[in-house]
Amino acid sequence: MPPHTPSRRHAAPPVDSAEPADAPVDAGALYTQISYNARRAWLSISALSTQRMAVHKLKVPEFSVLSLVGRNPGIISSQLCATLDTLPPNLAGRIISLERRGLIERRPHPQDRRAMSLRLTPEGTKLTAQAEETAARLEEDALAGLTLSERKTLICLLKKVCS
Amino acid sequence: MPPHTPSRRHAAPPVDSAEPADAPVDAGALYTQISYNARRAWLSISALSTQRMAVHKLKVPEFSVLSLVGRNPGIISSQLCATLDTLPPNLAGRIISLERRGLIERRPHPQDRRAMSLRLTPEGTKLTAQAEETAARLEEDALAGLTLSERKTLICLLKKVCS
DNA sequence: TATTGTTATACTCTATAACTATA
DNA sequence: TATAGTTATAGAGTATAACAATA
Repeated sequence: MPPHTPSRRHAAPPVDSAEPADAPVDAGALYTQISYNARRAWLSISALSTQRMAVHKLKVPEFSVLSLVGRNPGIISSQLCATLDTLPPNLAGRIISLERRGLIERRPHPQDRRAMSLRLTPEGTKLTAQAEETAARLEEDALAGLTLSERKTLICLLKKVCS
Repeated sequence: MPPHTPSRRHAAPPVDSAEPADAPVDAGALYTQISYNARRAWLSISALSTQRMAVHKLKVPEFSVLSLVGRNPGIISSQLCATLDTLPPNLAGRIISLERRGLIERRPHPQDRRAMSLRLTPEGTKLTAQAEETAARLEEDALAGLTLSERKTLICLLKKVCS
């Protein structure tokens, strides 16, 4: 393991006294770890997303479903699951809930009678359009500290991590 | 909202038929959104972290606590909470669990009798050292698709998102 | 036999309220 | 009055198993 933090444990000798409450915490290797930083970044973005989507009475995963169904009329659950990294049992409830609210519609799939094809209702289309504008503003605000070039780089690198 | 996806809804006319099951899903703006990509990246890393830390019978948040306590002997819970973005009630159980396993030790804080100062036991020190090696290998594997330069850039940009 | 979708269920993580002891 | 820590509890999010209907 050549790069980062070269095992500098006990750089200062371990004094047997408590930390002063105002001393900065040495997060050590944690600060340079993708796991730690990805979690904190996601928490930060997630909190903002949740807050903004609540204006439309939508949870973040619900918005994701609406956005995907809107762009892919006739899409089926298994495709949503793959795209959203969600398990079928956890998606089922969301779809039913969105259907009950009159935002999406389920029809039998013409080629595969096991599946249900999904599409937005007129009301769902309207709400999704509004929520997508919210999402665009959210994006702008969440990444306010980054230049346009940095934003593109970040998205690109995050995609590489997933693959 | 000047940059990304300039409202290209219905670029193709909405055909009233179901999606063929093998057609690629158009994730639209989702694919360029930090929220979507940060979640997927974090899920990917999180799954790997959980798997690797299980070898030491540790959960990821438990490793974070051990690592911080190891580098900051005498640290108190509120400092851990701030560093780890965790609420006090959710940290309490973890600390008690780690104490029961004989990995950390709680002593009354010399200057503040409300607080408990934390430190690793000899056994905790040994396990933490092993887990930190695991974490370093994990880092290497999770970011295998990125160059060293890209890794540094990614961490740097993630930090900017949080602030 | 494999896949789609559903129900039931459990486990983890996260969030809020209420309490104590101390600063 | 504010803070450190704890308990209890509620709510999301995520996970597995089992099942029916269809491919």
